[in-house]
Amino acid sequence: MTKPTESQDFIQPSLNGPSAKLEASLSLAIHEHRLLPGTKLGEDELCDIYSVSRTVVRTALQSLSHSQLVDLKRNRGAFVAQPTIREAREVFEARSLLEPRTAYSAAERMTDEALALLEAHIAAEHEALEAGKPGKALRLSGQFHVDISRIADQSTIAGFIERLVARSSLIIAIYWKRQSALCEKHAHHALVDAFRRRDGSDAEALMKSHLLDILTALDLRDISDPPSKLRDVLKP
Amino acid sequence: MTKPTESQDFIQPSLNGPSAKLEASLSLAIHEHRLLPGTKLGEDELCDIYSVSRTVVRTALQSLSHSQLVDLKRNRGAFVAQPTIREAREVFEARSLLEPRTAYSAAERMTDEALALLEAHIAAEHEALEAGKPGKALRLSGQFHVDISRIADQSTIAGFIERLVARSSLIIAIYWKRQSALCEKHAHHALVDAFRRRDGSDAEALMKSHLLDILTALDLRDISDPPSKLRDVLKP
DNA sequence: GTCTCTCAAATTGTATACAATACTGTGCAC
DNA sequence: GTGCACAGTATTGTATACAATTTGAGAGAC
Repeated sequence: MTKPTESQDFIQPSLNGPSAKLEASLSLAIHEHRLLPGTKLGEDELCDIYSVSRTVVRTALQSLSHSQLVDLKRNRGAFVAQPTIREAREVFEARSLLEPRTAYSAAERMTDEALALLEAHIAAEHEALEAGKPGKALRLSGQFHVDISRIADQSTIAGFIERLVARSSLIIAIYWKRQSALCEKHAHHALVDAFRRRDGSDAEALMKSHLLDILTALDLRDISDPPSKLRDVLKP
Repeated sequence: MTKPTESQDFIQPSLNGPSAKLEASLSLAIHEHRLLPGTKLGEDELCDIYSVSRTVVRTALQSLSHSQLVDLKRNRGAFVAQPTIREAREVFEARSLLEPRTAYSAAERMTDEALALLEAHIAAEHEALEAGKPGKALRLSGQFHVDISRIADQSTIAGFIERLVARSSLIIAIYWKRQSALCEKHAHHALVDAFRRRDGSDAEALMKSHLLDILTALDLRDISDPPSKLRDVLKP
């Protein structure tokens, strides 16, 4: 079984080397909402900040583009991605298709070690919150989901979930409407409890409702059409 | 609704430009089994063949690596990917999780136009077979699945399916054990029939059994463990 | 004949230079 | 005052040069 560890890179870097390091650093910043959607990532600026050549920057940006964290616009540059409302809905639909099943599998495959790691994970999340690091807490919150998918030991689906969680981070940055911390904290505890009991059905149901809960915290109302003409609006 | 057309690139190229062209060309060759798993893709050789600089080649190879069609091995080069037996199982498991649901959605969203395109697609597939182009038929066979996912109009999941179909092409190149053409030909007809009737449940069930049929045509037997020691085997 | 070591060539990783495109500010016309 | 055109600069796309790593062949030792 693949052991989830916090030291594991959040998004699998392309390969070792300076570009992988840069990619990991940018990925982390995006996940922690230090880099917000729409932010322009200029090549020369990144070269300056990280003291690497443009070659390295471009490789990292391309890789981030494939992770869908960054949009590359030809001849215009790279920008932290901005998922639309439609995409937000799709992402959570895909998550609700994949993750409950994955939670079920994880419960069936659960070991004491994996359980301890999930628990340590939740503790780290709370710690980050108390230390006034909401960005880190947010990232860890998403990582919890990725860890579950890795425990389920189906790497293809885990890869998809990883991608969906990454995309979710961007969606949350744009559309989150709650004041409180991201994932309702009892939800992760309840999941771990189901895992402790190796109760797949319970885990599946909990994951489903947990995802629904996240979805309801997003403001995905259709933006109403702008008025056709100012005259129409402003006319007495 | 996104209209599936055969002229659409099989794998979404990174962006326009020479690297995107090269990527599409290599992707096509891989899908048509003209480039087989394990094949080394040397940078200079590709530069020669396609008359582009190494920059373009490297960009295309990186993108193909993200599509999981190519493995980049640091300091060693790029190789057409070779999925393991385990990965093969995972890919089809993921497909059986996603595609039946997608077929259901496609049936519900079916239009006469989309239906005509699917029918044209099957015709092109048969045509390729009769013209003695099994590689093209194979590619079109996989593309049929991608087209269905696009009709379902959930682009996030369609993206995943596209990736799974790409990976399947490699798996089939390695593990296919049937003599005949790839997808049993009646299966696609039956699916189109269900779509014509807008019968989601039937489409879902047919897709499920179709995928199971493909899976059974793959030789995914565990390779038996090699003997621990030659002495153990050879001792009289 | 086989194995090991060395060296040169091949290949990949990366930096830098040049080419192409987009952006912004200024000046001019209305 | 506003809008448009142009020029200069910034930025991205791509080619090429240089650096680092790998591979394979040949020679020598056993």
